[in-house]
Amino acid sequence: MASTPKSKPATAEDVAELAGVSRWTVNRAFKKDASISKRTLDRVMKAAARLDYAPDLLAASLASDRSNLVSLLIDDFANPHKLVMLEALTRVLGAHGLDVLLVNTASQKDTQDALRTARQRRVDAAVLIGSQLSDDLIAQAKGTDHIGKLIVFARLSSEVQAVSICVDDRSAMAVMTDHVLSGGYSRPLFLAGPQTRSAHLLRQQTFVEGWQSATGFRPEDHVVGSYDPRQAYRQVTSFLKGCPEDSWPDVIVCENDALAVGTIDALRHEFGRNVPGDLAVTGFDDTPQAADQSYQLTTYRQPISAMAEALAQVVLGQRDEVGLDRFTGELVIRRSA
Amino acid sequence: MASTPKSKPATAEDVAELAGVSRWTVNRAFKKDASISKRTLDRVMKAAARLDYAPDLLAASLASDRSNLVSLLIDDFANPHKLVMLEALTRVLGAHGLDVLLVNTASQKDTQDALRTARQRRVDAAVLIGSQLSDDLIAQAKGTDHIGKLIVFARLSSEVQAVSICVDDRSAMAVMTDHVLSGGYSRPLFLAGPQTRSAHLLRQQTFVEGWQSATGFRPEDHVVGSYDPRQAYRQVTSFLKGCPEDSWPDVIVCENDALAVGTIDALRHEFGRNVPGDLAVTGFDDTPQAADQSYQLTTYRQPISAMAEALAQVVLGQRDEVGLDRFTGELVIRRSA
DNA sequence: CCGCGTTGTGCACGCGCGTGCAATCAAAAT
DNA sequence: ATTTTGATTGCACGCGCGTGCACAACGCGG
Repeated sequence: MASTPKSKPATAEDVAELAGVSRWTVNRAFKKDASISKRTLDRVMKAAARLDYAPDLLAASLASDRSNLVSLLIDDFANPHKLVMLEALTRVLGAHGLDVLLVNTASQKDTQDALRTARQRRVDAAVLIGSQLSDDLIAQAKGTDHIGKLIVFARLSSEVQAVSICVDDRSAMAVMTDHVLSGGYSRPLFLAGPQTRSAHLLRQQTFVEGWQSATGFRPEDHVVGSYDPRQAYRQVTSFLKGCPEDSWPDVIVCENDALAVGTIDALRHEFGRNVPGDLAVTGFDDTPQAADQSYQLTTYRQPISAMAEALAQVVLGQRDEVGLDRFTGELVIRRSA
Repeated sequence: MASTPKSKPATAEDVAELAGVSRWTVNRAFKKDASISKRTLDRVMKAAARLDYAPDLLAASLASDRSNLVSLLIDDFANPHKLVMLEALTRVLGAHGLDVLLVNTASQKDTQDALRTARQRRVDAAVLIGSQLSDDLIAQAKGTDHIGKLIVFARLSSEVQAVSICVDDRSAMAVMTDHVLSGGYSRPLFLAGPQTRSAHLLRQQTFVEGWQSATGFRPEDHVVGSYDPRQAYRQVTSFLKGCPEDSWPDVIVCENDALAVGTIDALRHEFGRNVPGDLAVTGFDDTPQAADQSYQLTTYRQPISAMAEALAQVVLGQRDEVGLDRFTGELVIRRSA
């Protein structure tokens, strides 16, 4: 109310009049595949510039059934890795002309609400990046709603109805297992995240079975309720307090860096142990923090940008919607293990 | 293409027919202030449920000029505090029925592009949370575009044309200065972030002037190029390497936690110093990490949720768009200073 | 039983642009 | 010079819903 008069934005109609062409020619001038003569295109663009015109994406979406909008559903803001993903996703999708709708599905009563909103906004795709997703939910979502595409990102879903873009947990964890095995440890502990009913258990399963088949011993495991370094800190602390000294692990393989960072902090500050001096720890994701001098975490780097790129292609329909797209990252060996 | 036939979503028209009323009555049933008899409302809702109908927000926005969309422009994903902000903003805005468009303005050629897109999507407001914003840019944006509202969040802008929701840096840093003064330090260093032309210098200025007027000495300062712990680590390292041992600071007051965390790491791992044993360090923001045992950072907590709430109210027009809304947080005293 | 104030309900018109095809025009072919 | 072809341009119709107002239905007291 306090600022300039602010005339209404110009419409294609206005530009058309100024340029002496029809409205449709104006709109066509703004599509890249347009079939327009250079001369009129110039004239239109000049007029558009004068009126500060830009096509209305709402109207365009309404008319065309393509919104160039992707909604991202996240329920886990405690894991710092999410920020890395958000950066990559907004950057890559943005480069492809896709805008991102960010929805916090932790506070939303229900992920269902978020999906409904997504549908109401006619998003081209809904991307699930949460950690609390059950396959039930995904199946239900896919069945109930009329969302263009349902994609599970950075997480495997056994639900065939949804596309899933993620690393190949099995091969990744196999590499990690080999590395840990070659470290000469004898009492591993696998630290897992929230146990949803999904195939996210693959990392755990791969490690446990790999270790068992190599050594004959089945590693122990422990579960942490969320991918939150601070919660990992607390739960690891109380778990280890309940362990007799002589049955302590000598290497803790964590499902991801969030858990690993919390674990290392707990080992240091609650038990005075050194990593890797007393215990080794491994992570997964290669969060920026993992490279810090304080952690120097041996971890597995997911090719987030490439995965985001694949996501963009799926959304744009340039890539087959195979049910599953598995990526291979690389083991990053640092000092922690 | 692989899934269910997926009939087109139902429209208000369909529901109207099924319920035996007019289309307008149906749409009215979905507005909360509607003037509808309980009986028909029930009938409409029942029909809507059967058809799995939900109002189309695109069409609604197009017709009403209100999109209930807010776009967030961020150019700085290295600062972990951004994740905290994103969580709060999506949660609070979502609770008010506002959806969030997240735009990465670092990769976008230009923040201008993002603002244009925002206009094209008819967002109700564009919120700037970047760190590279110059006031020029803000002014230019406000002048050029027809964006509903332009709001600078968690950052002061001297640009009167934009609303700014942030903490009162002056009073906050005054409290911090008092705390540091009472610690008995004698050689403070202020570590500042990117020097945009904006009023973000307030923290630095407040500390420097406060210290000077209390002790007669003017503290030194040093600038870090971005709010990235890792960059802070590097720059602090090279800065201190160039300092003669006897002129080292005994307390480093950082503009925010991102810088403080990097600083502490550098002190420990590059110079083998203890914090707070050898040097004290303070931050600003109270990032989750600040509470970790590894840092125990004395910092200043911004009331992010309250600020997000204020933002929602401004967007919804329930609060005057005063040019400036200053919040007061609280000093969080931990071990680092 | 009538008039009047409340609700409730229906409707014409418009929001700005996309789709598909018909009309037009320029340039190349005969 | 006339035809043919391909590149341009124009247009009717629709996308699904909001606004503002006119009209119908309901309740009340006199």
